[in-house]
Amino acid sequence: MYRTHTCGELRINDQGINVKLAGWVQTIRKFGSITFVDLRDRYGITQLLFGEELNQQLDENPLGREFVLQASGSVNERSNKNPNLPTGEIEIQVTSFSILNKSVTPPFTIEDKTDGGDDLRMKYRFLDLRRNAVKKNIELRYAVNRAARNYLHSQGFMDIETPFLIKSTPEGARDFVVPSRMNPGQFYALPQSPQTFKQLLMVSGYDRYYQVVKCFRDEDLRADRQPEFTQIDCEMAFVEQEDILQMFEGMIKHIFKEVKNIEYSDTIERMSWEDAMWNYGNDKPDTRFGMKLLNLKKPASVYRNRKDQSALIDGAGFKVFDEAETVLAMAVPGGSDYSRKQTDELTEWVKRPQIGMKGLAFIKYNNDGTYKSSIDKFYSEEKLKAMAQACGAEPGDLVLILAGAEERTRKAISELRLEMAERLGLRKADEFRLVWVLDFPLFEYAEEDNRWVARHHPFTSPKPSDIDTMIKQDPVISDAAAYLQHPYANIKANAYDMVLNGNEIGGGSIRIYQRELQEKMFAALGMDKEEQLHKFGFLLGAFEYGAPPHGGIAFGFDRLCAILGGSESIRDFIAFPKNNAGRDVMLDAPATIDAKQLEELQIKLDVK
RNA sequence: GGAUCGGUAGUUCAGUUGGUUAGAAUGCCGCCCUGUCACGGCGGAGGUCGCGGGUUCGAGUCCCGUCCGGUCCGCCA
Repeated sequence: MYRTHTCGELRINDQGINVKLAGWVQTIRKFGSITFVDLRDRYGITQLLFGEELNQQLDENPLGREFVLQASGSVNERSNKNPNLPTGEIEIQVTSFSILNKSVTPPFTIEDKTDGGDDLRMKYRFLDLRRNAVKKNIELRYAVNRAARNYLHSQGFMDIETPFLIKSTPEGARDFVVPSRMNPGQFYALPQSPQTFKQLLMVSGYDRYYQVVKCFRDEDLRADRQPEFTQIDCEMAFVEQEDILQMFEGMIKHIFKEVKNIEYSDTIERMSWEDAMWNYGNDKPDTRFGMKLLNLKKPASVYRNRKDQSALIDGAGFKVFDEAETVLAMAVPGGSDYSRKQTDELTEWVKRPQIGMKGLAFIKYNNDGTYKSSIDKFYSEEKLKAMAQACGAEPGDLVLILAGAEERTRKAISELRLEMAERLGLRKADEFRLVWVLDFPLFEYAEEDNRWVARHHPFTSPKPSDIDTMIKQDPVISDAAAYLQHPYANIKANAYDMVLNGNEIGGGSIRIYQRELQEKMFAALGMDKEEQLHKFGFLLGAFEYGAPPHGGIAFGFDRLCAILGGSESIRDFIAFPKNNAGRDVMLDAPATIDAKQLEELQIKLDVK
């Protein structure tokens, strides 16, 4: 037997018993003729005390950091206790020990605050994972996994595995492909999601399915994006949107309770996509704080029916605003005392290429009730006041205004809103605000191809009231500029996203389950009959054999864990992540393969 | 595909307008220390300044290229 206890469990009550522990040497503190060793395992740290009688044995078998050590002895009360350790009241008076394995000196310290940089930690990830800070994240991930599974199991969902080697049907992201040796010249694709399989399972009658499953997308990475990532993938039959929203509202609340011990008692806020875009400039609004947007210009786009505040700026002769497609404003709490230097710095911030605005206008609503603005040449104090008030500004606030092309400006002010909130400390990692975003447009117009693309995916059902429009309308757009006038631009999807603190953590839809509508959808996306049958013949066929109404949702598991753990980067929550070039720096993968392997696959390389 | 920041001791970093022998902390090694837990004290070893080219009397420092890493834009139904 290697051990009788773990390094995290012995307490003062265990005083006097004989124990055997095994673990890694965290630190050695030699103190004349006695030696203290902190022994670490997954469960904690226990101090070992080597007395004078073991000195000779220690000289012959010197210890080092990260040696694997087994030690036997009795549990003693410490004379100097350490209140920072759960085991800090006791120590093991070692009577015998054995070095189970040696270690070379690790390249960085195995401590909460390591001296290692990211690159090095990834290269020696197996050491990094020993650190408490990383271990806590991996444990949190397991807790989220467990909570989700327990909830779904309690609701009658079945975990059913679906294949990883499937057919390439790139509709959105690029597929990872795998060559087939037995079928030379042919390739499998790795799934971007088990989408069609879970729909087929609904046709098969497994009316509540889930899977915690790896998905693969061959696109460029970010701090919150990996080429292989994990989804909590769910699908239900005989449901409408409301059933799904309630079921998964229940799941996320269960996860909060189990993992964070947070009772999220409010009903999750619901917001239309249009409201999200209009008020936050973004389809995944961070609702932990206000700073809603004010639209100062009559919108020409899909928001054209919204009530704007154009009267406040029209006809004032300020060219920048008069000629802009969109003018958007927001009130930053407590910003009226911003200095010239600070407003200049904000202006530079929005002019960076990533934001790409030409400038920034502002109105200071001072505490004494006066207004000071970069545009007061053009607007009376009355109008500035009206603008500030329409933004909901209080005395002491700073109103920021951006003007320019619709899409870019909306995106820019949305980024600026998050940036200001960050600076004001309003994006607290321990505060959680959920929101359902509903009623997405079904289609988006892709200018480069002059065609419609599915905003969610091509299996998403339109709102029942829009089905007729969709079936009857010809999807062809004559003139690229006129797409907004096309009826498809107004069709809403039966789709929903769950947003947590400004991050999309889950998304799904009620699916199409009739062949005719699905064919129309494919056609709308520019797929002819032949291509439809080649790519999705199996699904269209299945719809003819009694497909039930169904819908589902998939949660981004890695991202959910990161947010619950209070981190921006999902890499900390994945045991063996890849870097931003898609490389595994520990394995040094991807790598070339043998000539023999290529020959078997009948593949000739033509690498530029 | 693009932008941007970084690469100097095992590690994390500093290194001034280009100028003598490239520093600190930590880690590592040795000696001392019976109550430490960020132990302490003394001493020591440790560098192709990512790589290649260029400018210069002289390059860690300036220029060009390249590789590696971080972040972002495009992309991610």
